[in-house]
Amino acid sequence: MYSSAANVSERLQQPPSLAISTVIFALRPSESSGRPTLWLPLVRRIREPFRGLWALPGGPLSHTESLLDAAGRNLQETTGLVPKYLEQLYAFGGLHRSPSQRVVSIVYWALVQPTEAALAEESANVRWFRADRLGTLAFDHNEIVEYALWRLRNKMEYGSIAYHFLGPKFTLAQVREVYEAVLDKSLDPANFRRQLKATPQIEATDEYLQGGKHRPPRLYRYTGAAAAHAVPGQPAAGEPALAYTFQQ
Amino acid sequence: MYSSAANVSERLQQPPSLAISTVIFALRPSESSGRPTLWLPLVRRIREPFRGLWALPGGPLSHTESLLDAAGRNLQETTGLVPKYLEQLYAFGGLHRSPSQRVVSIVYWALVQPTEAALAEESANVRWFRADRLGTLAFDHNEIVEYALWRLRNKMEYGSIAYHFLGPKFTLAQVREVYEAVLDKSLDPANFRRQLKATPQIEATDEYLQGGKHRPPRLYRYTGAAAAHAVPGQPAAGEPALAYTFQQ
DNA sequence: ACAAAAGTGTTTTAACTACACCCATGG
DNA sequence: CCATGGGTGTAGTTAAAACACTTTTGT
Repeated sequence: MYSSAANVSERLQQPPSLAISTVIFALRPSESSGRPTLWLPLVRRIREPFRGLWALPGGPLSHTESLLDAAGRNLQETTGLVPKYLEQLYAFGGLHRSPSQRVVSIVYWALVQPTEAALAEESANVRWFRADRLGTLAFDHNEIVEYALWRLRNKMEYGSIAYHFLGPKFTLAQVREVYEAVLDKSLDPANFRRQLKATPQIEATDEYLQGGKHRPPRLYRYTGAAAAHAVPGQPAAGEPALAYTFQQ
Repeated sequence: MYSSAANVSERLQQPPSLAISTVIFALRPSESSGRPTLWLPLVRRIREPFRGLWALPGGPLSHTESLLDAAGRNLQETTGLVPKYLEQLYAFGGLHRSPSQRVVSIVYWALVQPTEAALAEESANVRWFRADRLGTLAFDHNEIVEYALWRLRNKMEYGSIAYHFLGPKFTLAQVREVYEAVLDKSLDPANFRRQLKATPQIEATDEYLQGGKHRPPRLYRYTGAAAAHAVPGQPAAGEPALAYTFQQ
């Protein structure tokens, strides 16, 4: 049934191969200003095509795991990170994304906390880059990151997404810094704090952040859209549970 | 190299197969009230699994076409429709979507005009259904339609999507009817018309719709987010060109 | 002339912006 | 006591909701 010749034509007729990739965002202090900025980890390709170039972490889809599980596992394997937020971004299936074979990539995007991001092992083949200074990446990964950035900013503008960058307790100024870093514009502290205090999911604790140079700010807690590990999160504003959130 | 035994295990180890499906929305007059309501075409399955049940139109992904092209072609083949708007919805890749084999479906959603929708051939195996009265569909297609409805309503609320349901010229009341049908609530005609007149993409023509029972309303034209056939559309509000629009 | 939809005006309400100001803490 | 970020107050602007009203057509 499988002659050698049939084998070759079979390979040409093969359906596109399926891959999973992830765009991982974290806030890290800028080297220059020290203010938080957007970073993401990339892996260096050790094989053709695009050997030596940096690329999004990813890999093939095992036939025993869902798309989300595959993205989470892959991310864990390549960077050691466990994301607090993980959602499907888009399926990229252009004909010439990879020079050798046809590849359809289902791309996820993730948010991780800076404490986790600090733990992420950096090596010769895994390195963090500022999202606005990536250089040329392998495949169509520059466009993918651009789209992920657009989605992130979009969700940020009317959403409850910012808290996934932060730990369980945070000051309102920290939330503002997240917004300022992602949207790349400064916001009025007074008005911003009023907006946050008007959202019921943000609740004040009786703790204050000590150790700063000035008046210690109050710590707050986010009580929405968080669920146990690997359990569908509470959808925000009627959104179906296709995005998943993880406790801490 | 391919013994019969290896062949069997090979099939079990096979990567998930890839399929394309499309949720097609159109407005058609309700049988009872005559007001426009949301409808979508389904195809009856003639094979197992789920033989006899209704399902979203779809099919395999040819290796010579992009995901968008595959969705457009498939839609054309099964319903004869050429959509005015076609955008990727989501990639569904749960483990048990299909009882026999693992299938990853990349689902698109489309909007078509009622004139086109009327042309769509109905047959024993293709029929239009009201979006809110579908019954039980094959696979996870009920959930997919639910998600598509959510996305449609979401995009409608802050978007320039409604016009893709309509022809090149329309009255402001017709736009309002689109909103009312999709969002399933009535809107104040006065305020709605003011909002539309404030959007620069909607431009008045000097024509009026004749033949009505009352004062003839002015016809308007939509001048945004339309491009030549098979050419990336003008992104709305900074959105990347991952959705495609087609002239008329 | 009358019904009904097209189209306009006006008042009220809510939300956001800008910015002045007070508070608490480390140095 | 002063610099600085934390935190509050308040007037001005803008957008939307509610609804009364006028206009224009077919019958």
